[in-house]
Amino acid sequence: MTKRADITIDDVAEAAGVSRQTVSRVINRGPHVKPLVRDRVQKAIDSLGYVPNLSARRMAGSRSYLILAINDRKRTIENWAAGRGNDWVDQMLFGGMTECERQGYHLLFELIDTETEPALRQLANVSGALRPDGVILTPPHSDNEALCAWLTERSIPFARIGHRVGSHSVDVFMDEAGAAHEATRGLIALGHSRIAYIAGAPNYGASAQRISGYEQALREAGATLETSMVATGGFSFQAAADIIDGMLKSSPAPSAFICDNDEMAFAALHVAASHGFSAPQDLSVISFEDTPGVRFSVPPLTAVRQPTAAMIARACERLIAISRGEEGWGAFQIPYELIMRDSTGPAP
Amino acid sequence: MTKRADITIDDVAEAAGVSRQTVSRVINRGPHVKPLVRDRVQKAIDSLGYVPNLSARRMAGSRSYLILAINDRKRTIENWAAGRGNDWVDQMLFGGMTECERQGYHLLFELIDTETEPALRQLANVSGALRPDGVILTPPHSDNEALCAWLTERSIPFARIGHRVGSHSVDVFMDEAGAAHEATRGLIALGHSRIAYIAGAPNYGASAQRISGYEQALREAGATLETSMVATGGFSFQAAADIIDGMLKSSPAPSAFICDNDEMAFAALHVAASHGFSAPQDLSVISFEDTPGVRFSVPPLTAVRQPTAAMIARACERLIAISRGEEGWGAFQIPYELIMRDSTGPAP
DNA sequence: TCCTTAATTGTGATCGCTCCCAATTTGACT
DNA sequence: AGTCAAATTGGGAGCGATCACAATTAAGGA
Repeated sequence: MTKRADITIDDVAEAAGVSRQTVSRVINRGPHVKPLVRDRVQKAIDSLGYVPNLSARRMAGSRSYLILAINDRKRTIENWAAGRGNDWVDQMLFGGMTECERQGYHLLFELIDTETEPALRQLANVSGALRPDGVILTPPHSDNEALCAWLTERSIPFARIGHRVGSHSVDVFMDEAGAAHEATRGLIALGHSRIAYIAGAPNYGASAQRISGYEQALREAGATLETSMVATGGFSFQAAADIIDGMLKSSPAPSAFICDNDEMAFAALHVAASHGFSAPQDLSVISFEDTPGVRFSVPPLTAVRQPTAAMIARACERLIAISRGEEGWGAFQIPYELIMRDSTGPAP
Repeated sequence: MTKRADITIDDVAEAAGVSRQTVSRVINRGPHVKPLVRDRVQKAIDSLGYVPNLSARRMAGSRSYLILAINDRKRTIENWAAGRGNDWVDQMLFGGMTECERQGYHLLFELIDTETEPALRQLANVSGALRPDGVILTPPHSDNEALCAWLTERSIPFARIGHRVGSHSVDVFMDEAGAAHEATRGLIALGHSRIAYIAGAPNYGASAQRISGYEQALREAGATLETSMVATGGFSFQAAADIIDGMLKSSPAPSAFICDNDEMAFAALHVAASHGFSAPQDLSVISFEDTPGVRFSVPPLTAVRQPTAAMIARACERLIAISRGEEGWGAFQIPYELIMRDSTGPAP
């Protein structure tokens, strides 16, 4: 095993015949370096294969070149443990990593608890250890004012995904109400009049927005809002199945279901089949998640595709800009996509 | 915004009335600290909310408390872009993060190219910047000797997932041949005699092992091996569909398919349906992936569940042990699971 | 041509921690 | 009690970069 000393900035400086500081300027694209010198230094960097040590940069400077993405531990672990997977995490990684890499940053992913007290402690720990240049909060943490206050107090830039009220933060969200409105309107246009909405959890912020869009579309169509058509299925197959079963037994039964996630949409298809109904002939189903599996369900699900990757990418981009001292705060709406597949059709 | 100086080890030392070094010993669970002093220091740490700065630790010491997991860029990005997702990534994160967190480490996830030359450059960059205490190589990189040599040369401990030859590395794998053998034997027991194997890619190491297990099971049953029953479907729905279509048109057609991934297994179900066959009555299908979607296909797929999370967790655990100076090298076989669902049944 | 100002380069000091080694205390055993 | 070794503490150097500022060089104008 060859012993090889690591190459430092001083090695490069010596090789290029300049001072350490000049090399640093070249690395950081700083001004005040003659083009001739810059080239010479760059050549030395390349030939020596020099890579700046992030830890040292963080120690000396104010940046860590790290973005920290935070997810809810309970929900994430449950999904993993249940074999349900976390497509959301996968999407986050896609968007976040791609953007970070583009900018010479690195994305770190961590889980913290839902309850404020342990969450705060865990955030303090990971943020204290890593000193990220920015933190991305996803639901439900993006709505946690205590966490946001903690970050604000310490001047750590943060982004809130799925939140659109923020003052001194980066808010990145999609138009949940608009998507639900469009989905509902589409079903109405297909002749559906009894459209049920199966929400995830009562405290799930996006649900409220979606339901308002759903109700608005119904109102615009002159339909009456029936509370019996809106229920909460806990994001789970079984709970949703029970509810949907009840709805299909009522009369008149709904002819269309909008579900907050794929699993509940699958439940709708499944329960409908047990009643002898099949989509899209006898009923229509739209999901609000669009995980990879929906392409292979029977029939493939029509779904609102959440722009998770794009939202995280945007969040990273803004946070990195802020860490560079540029302007970055603001609210950013990312377009969603309603993907028509075969689970929706004309009302029977 | 309150200006708050960060709490350093010296603050703790002062508060506890000891030297910096003693605090360091307490943090690192070093020996040679009186229990009484240890308690006093620990109390100071807790009350001040002190968290050691990872960058500083890395600068001064030899550890970075970072484990780097590396994935193939091309395949990963393609999956993401195609909306196919990367359940594998999700699983890696699950296993890796859980274990790292348990040990006070952090997991970093990065993508590098397939070809050796750029891969080497990218590995040098990320490893130079982050100085991880260990690197996890996943297929196909786990079979790349150039990468392994590079890491060995620099004394960076690494783990190879799905590889079982390694000398100075941590090898973590599952019994691919055994799993294929068990799956095949199961089909034979159900009366199937014409069993096709749809492999992923020609250079996909696991395929070769699985096929050998598959062939062994056939041989043990006294069946003849037909080369026409083994084909490569490129992991893709369409390519696999074409191949399977051809097989089903031949006579006698296979009555069972073992596929290297879920997507190709879905293709089998789909194509079979177009021929008027449906599983499990007319044919059986087994997949070698088990992503979350298989639970909702019709019928739900019987599949070999890859212990991805467990493999990554084990790799992290071993690498962390090594970074602590303990013994860690070796080969570790992680048990797989053959999950019976409804896509397999008696031969027609 | 000389002087002022701007553009370029270089020089410690410093970030927070662990390393190595010396100083001190404690304990065990003559 | 006295000695020697072991256990416990502390002190200073240094990791590899950036920062603030000083020193140098080049450019522009009278």
